[in-house]
Amino acid sequence: MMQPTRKDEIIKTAAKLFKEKGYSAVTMRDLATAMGMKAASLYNHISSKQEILKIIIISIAEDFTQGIDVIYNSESNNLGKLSQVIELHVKIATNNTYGMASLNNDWMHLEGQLDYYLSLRNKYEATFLNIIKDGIASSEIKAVNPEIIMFTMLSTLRSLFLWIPKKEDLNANDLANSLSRILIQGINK
Amino acid sequence: MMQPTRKDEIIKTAAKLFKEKGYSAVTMRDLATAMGMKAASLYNHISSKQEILKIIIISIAEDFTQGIDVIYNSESNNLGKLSQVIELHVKIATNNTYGMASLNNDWMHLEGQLDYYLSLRNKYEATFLNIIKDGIASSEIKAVNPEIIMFTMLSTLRSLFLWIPKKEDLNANDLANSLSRILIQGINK
DNA sequence: AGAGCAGACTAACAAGTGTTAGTTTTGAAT
DNA sequence: ATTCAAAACTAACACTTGTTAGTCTGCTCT
Repeated sequence: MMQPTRKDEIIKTAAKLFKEKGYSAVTMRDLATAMGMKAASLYNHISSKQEILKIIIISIAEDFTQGIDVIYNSESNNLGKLSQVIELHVKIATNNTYGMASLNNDWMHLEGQLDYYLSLRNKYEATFLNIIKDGIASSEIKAVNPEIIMFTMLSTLRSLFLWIPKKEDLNANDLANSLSRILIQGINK
Repeated sequence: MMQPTRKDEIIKTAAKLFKEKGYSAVTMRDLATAMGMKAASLYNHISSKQEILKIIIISIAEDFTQGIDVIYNSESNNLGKLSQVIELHVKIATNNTYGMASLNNDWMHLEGQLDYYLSLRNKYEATFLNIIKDGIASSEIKAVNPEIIMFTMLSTLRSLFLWIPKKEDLNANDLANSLSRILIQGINK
C-alpha cells in the first residue's frame, strides 16, 4: 500500500461529502473547507469537480463488472455463484462505503463518461440475470420472474453502503452469510 | 377526484424532475421550462423550492407511518403482516413513483421538516422491526438478526420506484405476490 | 546558501442561483 | 362591456457557483 497522495485524500473527502448531500449539493468550497484549504487550491490536484465524480464512480463500476465476470465463469453451481456475488458486493461496499453512494445516486451527473458507465451497468445486470436464468433452468432456483429475483437481490446489495457504517460490530463474512441465508433460503421457518 | 390545481401540477412536475436529477440539480428555471412558464411565475403558486420538497416528502412519509400502524394493529399473524407491508409499499410506489425518489434520495435537503421526517422514519422502522421480532418470537420467522431481515426487505421495497416504471406490464398484485414469495420463501427450490 | 517546485494562497471572472417587485395578460362572472 | 382576480410576464436583486491567473511559502536536494 502506497501512502495516499493529496489527490487521493481529496477524492476520499469528496466521496464522503457526496454521500451526505449528493454531488450537486456539495460545492468546491465545501470540499475545500473539509480539506482545510481554499477552493482554488484544489485545482493544483484535480482538473474539475466532474473529474472527481468520474474517478469515484468508474473505478467501482469496473470492479463490479470485472468481479461478476470472474464469478460467472467459475465452476460453482448457480446458487454458489449468487453467494459469491453477495460476497463481492459486501466486499466492495465495505472497502468503499462513500463511493458506493455516488455510484448509486450520482451516476446521472457523469458528463463525459455517462455512456461508458451505463454500458458497464448493463453488462453487469445482464450477467447477473444470466446466472439466475441458468439457475432456474437447472432447477436450483424457483421459477419466479428472474428479473424480480434480480431486482430483489440487487436492491438489497446496492443499499449495503447505507447500513454497513451503522453495524460496525458486524464483520464482512457474517454479513455476507446472513444475506445469503435470507436472500436464498427466505425468512420463513 | 378533484381536478388538479396548478400547484398540484407544479409539484408533480417537480417530483418528476427531482427523480431524474435530484433536488439540488433541478433549478427553478428547469421546473418553469418543464411547466411552460417563466421561473418567477412559479411563485404565484408556491412559496419556495423548499416548500415543494416538503410537500412531496412529508405526505408520503406520513402515508407509510400511518399504513404500517394499521397493519401492526391488525389481526394477522406476523408473516401476514409482512405481506401487507409489501403490499403497502407496492401500492404507494405505484401511485407515486416520482415522489418516492425524493423520499429516498433528497430527504436530507429538507430544512424545516428534517427532524419531523426523521421521527416518522424512525417510528416506521421501529414498527417494522417489531413485526419481525414478534415473528421470530412466535417461530414464524427464522432466528436471523432481525435488523438484517428488515434491511433486506426495506432495501428492496424502497427501491421499487426504480423498477416499477420499467415493468408496466406487471400489475401491482402480481408484483406484490412475487415479492412476498421471494422475500419470505426465498429463491431456492 | 541557493535553486526549484509542489502546493498553498488572494483576487477575480462569468454564469447561474432562488427569489422579489411591479406590470400586463387572460378569462370568467357580473 | 366592465370588473376583478388568477396567473402569466419582465427586470432585477444579492448571492453562490466552478474555475482561472498570478503570487507567495516552505521543503528538499544540491
